[in-house]
Amino acid sequence: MNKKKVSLKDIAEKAQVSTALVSYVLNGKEKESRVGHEIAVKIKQIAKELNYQPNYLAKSLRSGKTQTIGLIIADISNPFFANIARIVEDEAKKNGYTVIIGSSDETAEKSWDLITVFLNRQVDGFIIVSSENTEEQIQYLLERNVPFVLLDRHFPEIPTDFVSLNSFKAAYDAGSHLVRGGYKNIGLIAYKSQLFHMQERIRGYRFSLEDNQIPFRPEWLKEVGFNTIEEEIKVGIDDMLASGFAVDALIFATYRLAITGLKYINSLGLKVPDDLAIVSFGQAEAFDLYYCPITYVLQPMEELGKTAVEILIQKLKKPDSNKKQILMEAKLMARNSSRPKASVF
Amino acid sequence: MNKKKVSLKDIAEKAQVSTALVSYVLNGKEKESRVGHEIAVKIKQIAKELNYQPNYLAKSLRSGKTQTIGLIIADISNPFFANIARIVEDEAKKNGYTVIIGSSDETAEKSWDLITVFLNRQVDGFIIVSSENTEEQIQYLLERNVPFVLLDRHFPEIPTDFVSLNSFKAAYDAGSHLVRGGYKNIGLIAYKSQLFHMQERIRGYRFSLEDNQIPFRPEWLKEVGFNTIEEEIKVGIDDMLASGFAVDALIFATYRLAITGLKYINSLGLKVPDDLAIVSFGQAEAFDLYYCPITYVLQPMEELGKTAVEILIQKLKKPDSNKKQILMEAKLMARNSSRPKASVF
DNA sequence: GTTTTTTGTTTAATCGATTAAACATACATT
DNA sequence: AATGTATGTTTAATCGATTAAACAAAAAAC
Repeated sequence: MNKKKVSLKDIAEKAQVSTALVSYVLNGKEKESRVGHEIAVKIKQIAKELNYQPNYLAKSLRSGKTQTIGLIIADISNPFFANIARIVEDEAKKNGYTVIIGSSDETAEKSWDLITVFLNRQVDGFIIVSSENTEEQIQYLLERNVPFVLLDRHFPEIPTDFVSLNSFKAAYDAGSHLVRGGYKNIGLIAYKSQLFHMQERIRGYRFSLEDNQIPFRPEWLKEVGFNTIEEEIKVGIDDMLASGFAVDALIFATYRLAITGLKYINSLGLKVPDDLAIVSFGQAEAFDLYYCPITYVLQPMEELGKTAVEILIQKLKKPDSNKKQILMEAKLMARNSSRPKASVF
Repeated sequence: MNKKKVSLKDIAEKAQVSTALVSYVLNGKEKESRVGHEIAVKIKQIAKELNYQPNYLAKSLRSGKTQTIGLIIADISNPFFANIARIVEDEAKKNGYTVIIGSSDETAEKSWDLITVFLNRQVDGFIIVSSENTEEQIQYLLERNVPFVLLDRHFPEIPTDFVSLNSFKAAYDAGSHLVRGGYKNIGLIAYKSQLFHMQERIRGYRFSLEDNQIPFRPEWLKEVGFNTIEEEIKVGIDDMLASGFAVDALIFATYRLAITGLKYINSLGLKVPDDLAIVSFGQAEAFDLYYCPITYVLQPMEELGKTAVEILIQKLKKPDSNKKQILMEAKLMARNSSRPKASVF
């Protein structure tokens, strides 16, 4: 990068004034700082001539504000998070902020790394999709008074701002929908995770059975590890099908679980929904394209992302405002993969 | 962010030495700067105690290096770019760099915006997936001597570093594969774009026909606008099928085109591959999950992304090294959607 | 016992901007 | 004429680190 950048000083020299005046003029403070009109015009002209671009590092160092938001998600290559990232990017840009994105791979270590790196880079605040066992990280941010908003997941026992989904309700709706369609043996494949939103999905599912007088059977619930989903899903599905109470419908607690599960279901030659009805969380092109369009829980992504940014920016302006805690409602999009059983009619 | 950050000065005061010593010690320059051993130990200890984290803004302002890479892609919510972004993120992190991502939506304006914003933020270099009509932006970067590498797309007439795909060969292979399978009327749906990689895909497709003595028919080639793909693809496919030489096979030049096209093909009730064989660029879960797995052109994403980062970092170290221009080969992954016509056997 | 060298540490400029405070005129008021 | 008030501009400190150069004291050389 030669052709050295023009600085305030360069303009000042050319205009034969001090850098202070240049700074005032270029920041629109001519009035307050009562800069002479002719000089102001001259400065503006020279700035344009030299195509002056302020150095944000210097600005930030001085002001303590970088106009940068750190976004921590599980994995940018996962469409769900990529979607969110895009929404956050756009909304942040509208407000003059730039976003740095980091993928935690659902691990607490990487999440710590990212928080540290981002803090060193002086981000003004964070939007975080929390991984398991990151409570201490959240506490750390709270203690240090770093502005942040949790997105999609939150810790009910820690008082923070957050925007997430009413997972209980969403799962409850998914289960009830299947029951109404005449399905009796309904399974759930979720992640083995203590994260609240995952536990809520499980709880919602179980409540939907309970409320419909369907006794829950342990073999209907499979919790798979993040790093072993392929194998565990296979075993899990085999198990669910082999059981004395073989499932006739299956709920997937996330998009990735569904994709992996469906591949296996395809390979088994099972027909959806006749052999097995399907409902999944998260939307995706793959669901539309499937031979039998997949019923899914539509999360209000746009709203989730936008609101998170809004709350954060609000917080950056007024650090001591009240905590905003928002649970948004999902909407069940019924498609063919969970159509009512023929026998019902 | 109260609990004010600890700075070099804080450590210096506590250790009763000047900031210079602290800086030397914490940067591992004890030896060169012959700092007293006891003092060094003391400084390190205090730094740890106070959990000192250097301020990168200050560091960067001084050094002129931000250890930040600007990545400009078309859209982070597109799985293809999300994938690349993840690879770039990881590779950059390995080398101590942070990535800022921006989505251009294939427009020259947004691309300019991003370049300007990122330059103001003093990124050390760029990795760019160029949009149409951004040649002047590339020239600008060249003139200003800003290090950058083009990824996935390049301008043959501008001498830059780049890493992209041999699109001609990939498209030629796709076409030849279909011809070998007994398909005679092969269509291509591409973007209406002067971008080289797109033109190369078209050229490769046409050459594959030509080389196999299949006379090309204009109605087999549809070029659709970025912002109107839904409608144009519908019309295009209708047109191709209505033609006197109705297509029996279709190549999609990108992932997004394929997804959109397949939805429409589904809605028409066409059976793949019996009614219409399919080959597409770009891989995706949706292709695996489709009732008839889609044949696709496998791009070496990992290599593309990694190499781009490597070249850029190399360039950052040695700004005047020779331009690296790399064309990688794709691999056709034959699946059921393009299985040889029954009549062939 | 000087002079030189080595060792250890501080000083101060610098990166590029912002901004309170000081300074210098011109103009108005009494 | 003396004082007060606008108006316009500069000075210099500051943000947090880096680093060449200056300095001081101890050790080695002659």
